[in-house]
Amino acid sequence: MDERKFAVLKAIIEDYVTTQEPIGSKSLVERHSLKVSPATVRNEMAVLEDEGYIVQPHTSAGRIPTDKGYRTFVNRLNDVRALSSAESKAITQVLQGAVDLDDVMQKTVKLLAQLTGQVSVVQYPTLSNSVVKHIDLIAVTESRIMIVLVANSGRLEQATVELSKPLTLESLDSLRIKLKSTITDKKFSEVANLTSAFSKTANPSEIKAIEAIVDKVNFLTKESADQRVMVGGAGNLARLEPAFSKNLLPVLDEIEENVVVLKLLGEMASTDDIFVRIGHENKASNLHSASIVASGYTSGDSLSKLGIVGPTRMDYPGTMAAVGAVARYLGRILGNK
Amino acid sequence: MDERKFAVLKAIIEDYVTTQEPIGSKSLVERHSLKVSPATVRNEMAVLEDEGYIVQPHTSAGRIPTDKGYRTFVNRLNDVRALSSAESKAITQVLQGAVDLDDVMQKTVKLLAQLTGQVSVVQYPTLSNSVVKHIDLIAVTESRIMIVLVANSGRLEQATVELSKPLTLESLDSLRIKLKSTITDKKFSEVANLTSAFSKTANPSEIKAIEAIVDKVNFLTKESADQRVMVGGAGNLARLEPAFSKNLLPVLDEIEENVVVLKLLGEMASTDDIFVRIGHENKASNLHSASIVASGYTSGDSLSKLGIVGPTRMDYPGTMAAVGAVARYLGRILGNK
DNA sequence: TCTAGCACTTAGAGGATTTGAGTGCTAAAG
DNA sequence: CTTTAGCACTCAAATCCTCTAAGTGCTAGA
Repeated sequence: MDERKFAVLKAIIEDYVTTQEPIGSKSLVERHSLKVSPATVRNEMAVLEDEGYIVQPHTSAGRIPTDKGYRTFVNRLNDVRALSSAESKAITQVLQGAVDLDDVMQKTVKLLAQLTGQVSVVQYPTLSNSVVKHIDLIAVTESRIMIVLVANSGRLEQATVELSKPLTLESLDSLRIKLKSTITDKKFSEVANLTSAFSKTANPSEIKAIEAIVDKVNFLTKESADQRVMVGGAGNLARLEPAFSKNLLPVLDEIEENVVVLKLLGEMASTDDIFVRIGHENKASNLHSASIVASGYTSGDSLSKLGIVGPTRMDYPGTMAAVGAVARYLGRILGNK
Repeated sequence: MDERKFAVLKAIIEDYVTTQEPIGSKSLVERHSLKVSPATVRNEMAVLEDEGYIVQPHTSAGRIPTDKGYRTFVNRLNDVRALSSAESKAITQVLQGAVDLDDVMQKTVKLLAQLTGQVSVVQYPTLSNSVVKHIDLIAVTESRIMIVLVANSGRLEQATVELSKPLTLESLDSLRIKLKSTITDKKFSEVANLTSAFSKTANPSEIKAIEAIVDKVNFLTKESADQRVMVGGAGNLARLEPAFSKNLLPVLDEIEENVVVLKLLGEMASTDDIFVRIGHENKASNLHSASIVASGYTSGDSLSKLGIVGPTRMDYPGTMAAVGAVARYLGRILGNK
């Protein structure tokens, strides 16, 4: 695509994103300093339409960008816009103030929602490469054992087990010690193997209880246990066009189920580039009028994802910059400080 | 108010809630088996309007209920409707499946949102009366200490402390042991007092680090630390009338900040009755077109709150039943099983 | 290759008109 | 004294019509 055509496409997209109305040749020339006449622009637009970058909602209306139009626009944005210093200052300040992992996640998700004005999603740091830093068993009541497990990434997992028959404190102690020495500093993925023989050597009356506990520990360290995400800025939905929020509704329901999002994010970003899926590029048909901007972030040695969901008509440069910046800062806060 | 007037009011409310349109005398008589003519109903309506229970958006339109109308309606609902068996079965099933406290909360909030179709809010069990069941210090890295604190209610608090100068493992061990013996089985509210002298006896080079850790422990056990809530069903916002979601928007933003809600819930339910605030009964002017239905739930010996926020035009009987049932089941799951 | 000019299209704004649901009042019936 | 039938009146919203303005494509000249 030649330079001038792209300039026209770009101008159309920029105007459409702000005004949300079809853009005509005349107003385009006025607002942007294209140094040609409306007639020329019209010719270019006709070609762009033929090639599928823009469409007319009806004859006698201006043009609006198609998914393909947005896509080529985004592809040419190789240099991601830098955030304003006020913005990046805000990011650091907010994230610095967080006290624990949950807090960091919550602040991040909110930040992202505010910066972009969209619904934001942040995945908790994955723990597949995590190492057990600490494990403890706590008898909350006689028959109710709480398991606390800390990963080197700072992530903490907990679960409670309800025992049908209580364990003696001694047995619990010995199990704790055994667990501790066996799996501390081991990778999560190895835990299940290491603990498989545990119940064999036990006193028969306690086998069931021990098995229950070990099972839970294995569950906590299983890959699937890290499937947690946090969603924020759902209030932004109300700000968006009703048409869009209606489409997005089922998605949001599912988002709260944590399932869809993980798939979504999983498909995307495997490095820490910024990935964009526009409209029909999304497989889920609910999302055909939505775009996703996502990025990976690293904390320690694990790679997780974060991003936003919004209408295709969004400010891509700005959103991409925000997502990228937040991902970068988050990695810094979590991992390497 | 006499019996027939109330019947009319009730009919108006029920119809208005489902149709969302002003209700006229004729359609009222048709749909409900009031055994009088439209003209009679009209007379009753005129009186009800005089007394402020209903209003006409304009002459020649039907009537809609006022806050006062809803209020008297709700007041007369002394017997809260029972949930259908399918519903109560769903509640138990969903909540049974939860693995830890976070999970219970998440499931609860979602359940409430689905049952009522509104935005739901659940406060974590408060810990003011909680007792420290377990405390641990974990060195995630040399200078980064994670504090893990478990309450008898099953609630777990964590925080990390960044030390400017690392502690030796021995010092950390001794601090851990000291902390453990001092505050285990003590109430959260006493912790700050008990730990105040800790740094005095310490090796001068370590005072700072120890103070930082102790401070954090105190912070975790402070009253304000239990101010956590979980919000769900924000997607339902999109389902509601745009007018309403617009009004609610600022509230939702704040809800995500956890502040407003706590106040809101705090004002309400101090027992486990079901409380309803309708429209202008809410102090916050953002909420003048919203109603809140809330209830307390007990877990162990602490009382916390949960509820929903929606438009004044909502199905009060159904919503109240749902909120009540969820509160009851949640208490059962958390506390007494 | 660009641009000026022009005839053509059409969604949406604005205005007038109609419709219909709903009311209040009066007077008769129960 | 209460209820109801009848009727004139009101007014928001639906319908219809006209007109406008933004936009287009095409042609012919620069």
